[in-house]
Amino acid sequence: MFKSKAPQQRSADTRARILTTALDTFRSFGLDAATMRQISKDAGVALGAAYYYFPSKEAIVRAFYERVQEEHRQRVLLALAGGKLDFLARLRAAFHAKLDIVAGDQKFLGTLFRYAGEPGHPLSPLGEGARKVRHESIAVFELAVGSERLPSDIRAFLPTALWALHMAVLLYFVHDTSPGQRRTRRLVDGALALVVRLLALVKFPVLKPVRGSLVALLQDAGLFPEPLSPAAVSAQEE
Amino acid sequence: MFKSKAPQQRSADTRARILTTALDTFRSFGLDAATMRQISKDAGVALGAAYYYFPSKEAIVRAFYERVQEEHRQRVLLALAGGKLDFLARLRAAFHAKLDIVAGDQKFLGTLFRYAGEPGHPLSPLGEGARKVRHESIAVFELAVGSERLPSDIRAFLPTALWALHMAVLLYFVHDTSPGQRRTRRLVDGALALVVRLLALVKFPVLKPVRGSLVALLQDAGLFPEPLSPAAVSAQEE
DNA sequence: GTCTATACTGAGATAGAC
DNA sequence: GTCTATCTCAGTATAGAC
Repeated sequence: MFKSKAPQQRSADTRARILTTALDTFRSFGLDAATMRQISKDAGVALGAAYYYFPSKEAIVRAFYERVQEEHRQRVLLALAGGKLDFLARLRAAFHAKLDIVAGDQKFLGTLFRYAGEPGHPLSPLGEGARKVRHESIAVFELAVGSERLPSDIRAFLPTALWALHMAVLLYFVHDTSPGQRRTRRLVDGALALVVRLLALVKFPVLKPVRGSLVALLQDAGLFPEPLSPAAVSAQEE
Repeated sequence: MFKSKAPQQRSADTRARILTTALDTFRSFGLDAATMRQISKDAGVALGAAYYYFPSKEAIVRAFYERVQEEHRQRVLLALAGGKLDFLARLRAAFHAKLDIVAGDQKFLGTLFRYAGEPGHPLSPLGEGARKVRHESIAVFELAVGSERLPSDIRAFLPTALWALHMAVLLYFVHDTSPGQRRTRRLVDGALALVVRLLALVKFPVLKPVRGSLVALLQDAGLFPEPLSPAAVSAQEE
């Protein structure tokens, strides 16, 4: 005789239910208003159960990050699959895919930036804790750049630069009160068109010295390309 | 007969003591670790007294913003006083003055960004609540630009753009672990030199169309120049 | 292993006595 | 103006039922 459901299945269900409920509540009310008590109540479990599956609220947020990141990768891969898109179209696909994913999460997304200024915090998108997911995100933009013909110095830091731009876009998105966040969409289209034009211009000899200075500046700052390990940065520090 | 000190004086003293203690504690431990209990204890008053002078912890932070802003204005005015500095030197003065002021406040400053993604929050540097102090800050960069000869479209949004750059620099500063945050200083020097070179380049006809696109993009986004009233933005929204 | 019930700690904030 | 006592409510810890 077997039980109607295996124990692990029931457990996984509970976990999933808590996560889904939590994300819904985050989306509706923001991170602070969504208390663990409210989440567990809505999920139909006791407070302790929520903490059994997620050691902290922060762990749920991390699960959200990872879910978004994986979704983004999938969508971009799908969009690029035909191989028929030009450079601009590929970049647009990457940016708009991200916006599609987070479309309903304006309020919640705002809290993504909450920890941006706290390097040590595990949820800081710029900190150590998020290095892995950040690299995965940068890798998606690298996919979008693809085999586009570009000067090697530009190619080296472009994916990270695009990731940074996309972060800025998300910040704008969070503040965008236009219906359906249409302004953010327009901003993306305008900005990416400009990026592509600038990348074309940057090949001309007139701009060579400026380009060199820019690349040197970013490298000196340790910003681009994002180092794979923290040691790479520390080593540069005087 | 008079008391040795007028009551208002004593009150002002207490207020100042609480504020100073609070800022010290914020600086040393960050915003969260600095509890109102700890602050009032260190200031030698009861918890209730702290709340008598500052309706909330947030009010103390706002007082910090205002203090930094006023200090920045003073220092930049002083630096520009002779009228002998060239464009680059003036920009450098403005940026470095800010860094001098916040030199010891890395940890605390990080929390400035905490509310950046929450438009409605009174402490969000990008939100309504900070509009006044933000404009004052932009005005300081306008002082630094001074009467430099620039195309009118560039002139219109340059102060806001410099303010945005300075915010980015502060974000970098918060993450900068190099001794004395020397890397941030180098970044500022490099970035401003580049800005000045680009502003010189931008006059050439080759770049005219790109410049036009950029300005149009920023204006469409409602970002530059920063509107004096929120109505100006809403009106643009479709 | 999964989950409930309940209690604990410490935060910001407030009320009212003095 | 200032203090003490208290409130509310967050995350957290844990004992033990199943």
